[in-house]
Amino acid sequence: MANPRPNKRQLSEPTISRLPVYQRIAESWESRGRVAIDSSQLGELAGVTPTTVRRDLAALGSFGLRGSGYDVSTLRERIADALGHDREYGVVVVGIGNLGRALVNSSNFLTRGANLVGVYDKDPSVIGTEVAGLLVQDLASPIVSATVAVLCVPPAEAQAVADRLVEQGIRAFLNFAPQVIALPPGCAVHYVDFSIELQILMYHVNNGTGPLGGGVLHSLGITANSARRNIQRNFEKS
Amino acid sequence: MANPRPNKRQLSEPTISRLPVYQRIAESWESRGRVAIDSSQLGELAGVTPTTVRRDLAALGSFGLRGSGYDVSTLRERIADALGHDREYGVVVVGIGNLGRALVNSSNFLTRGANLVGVYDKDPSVIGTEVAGLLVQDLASPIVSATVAVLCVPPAEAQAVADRLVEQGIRAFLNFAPQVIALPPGCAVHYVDFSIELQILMYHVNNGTGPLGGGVLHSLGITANSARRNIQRNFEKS
DNA sequence: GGATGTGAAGTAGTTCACAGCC
DNA sequence: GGCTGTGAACTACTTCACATCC
Repeated sequence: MANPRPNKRQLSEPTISRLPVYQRIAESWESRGRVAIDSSQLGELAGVTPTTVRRDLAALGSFGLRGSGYDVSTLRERIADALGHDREYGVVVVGIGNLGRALVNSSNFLTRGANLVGVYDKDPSVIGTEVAGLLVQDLASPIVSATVAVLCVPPAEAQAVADRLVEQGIRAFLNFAPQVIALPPGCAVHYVDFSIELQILMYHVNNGTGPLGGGVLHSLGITANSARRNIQRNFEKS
Repeated sequence: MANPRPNKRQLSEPTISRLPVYQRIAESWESRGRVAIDSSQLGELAGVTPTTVRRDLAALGSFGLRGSGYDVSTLRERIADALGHDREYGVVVVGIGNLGRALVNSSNFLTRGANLVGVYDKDPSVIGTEVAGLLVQDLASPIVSATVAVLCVPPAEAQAVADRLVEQGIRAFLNFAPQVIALPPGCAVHYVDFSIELQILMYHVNNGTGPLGGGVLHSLGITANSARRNIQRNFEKS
């Protein structure tokens, strides 16, 4: 496991999930030659309140300029530093079906230090084929050293595959299988479950209509209230 | 917009995201002939505490049997009812690249009332081809009536595409583009952002090691603390 | 002036602990 | 006896409001 950074304060989970959003905005402004952005602008583009933006960024140390906002390149650097973007790390993808193949070929997936270092499957007809420049290896063979495993296997196999990967030294998992997995202490998992996302959306479509016509849903730390407020602000303008 | 259900209490967002997990477990137990499940068992399988399970289920009305737990088929029915699984609804997928194609062909995606009713792209070389039994339509043509749109377009186009779909009557979005979108009141959006998920995982790998070896990450309403507790419980047994 | 950064207040969600019921 | 359902306590996060600083 990589050695932890020194004395960084622990960031809250919602804050962590919003930082990458701010960072993309900072990069976009930087590339368009803008020098500074303030918390209202950043909040509007990120779908959160200005106060939330300021709290999030204050947790990275005070680098805002009172009166004018945040310098976009400092902003980008601070977030990159907080998220460890200077560090390269290896990713293996296990289960090379439609989804696994789409992920490794997606330009939105492996960014900011993530390097694809191995692709695995158990199907003999897939093993040995090439995806994203790598040959698919037999899942039964030793797993290359990596930091994160992306699981795209059928749900019934997810636990067994995870167990084996933990044995082989993997400690972080991005699990696309619709299946909760148990891991020993020291391991981390995030779930991406398409069907559940649709079900949550449909709950709100069926139930969500309040007096003013319903809510915008949270995700990525963007809460219903903060997002709704921003959205309404947008549309009042037009 | 579909007429809202009558007098259902509003469920909290974390509860909503956990219900589908409980439901899958209920179905699995039912299919294996088990009659009842208690909050500890359900919590262990879902990665949350028994108290959280009881609070979540109590919000659906009291149907547990004191002394023996929850009847699995009642459990399944109550959750299906709360989530509106008796209602069929239409889904359109916009942007038929690798990801869009993988999604519509995935058995994990369109479940529980979701019906694929249209697939759209703007690329002439894709329009007219067949995916998942449907012909890809020109995004510029009228959009078929549907409840949810799945956005798999490049981030730079996401806002414009969403605007157009809102115009065409769509009110709920599952957005796979790494781009926050603004929507008018009454609309709902959920974001699925693979790159952000990896970044969050890496934050924890780099910083997460506490005295006992770090944390399990939240997602789907499974919090670090509750999951860690359950995970440790699992491993103490072995 | 105009924006940040932050105590204080407010709100939401989780966990404790136990009364109530099967 | 055992497990649910829930008031009360606690914890986490957001929002308000304003002192602070460029």
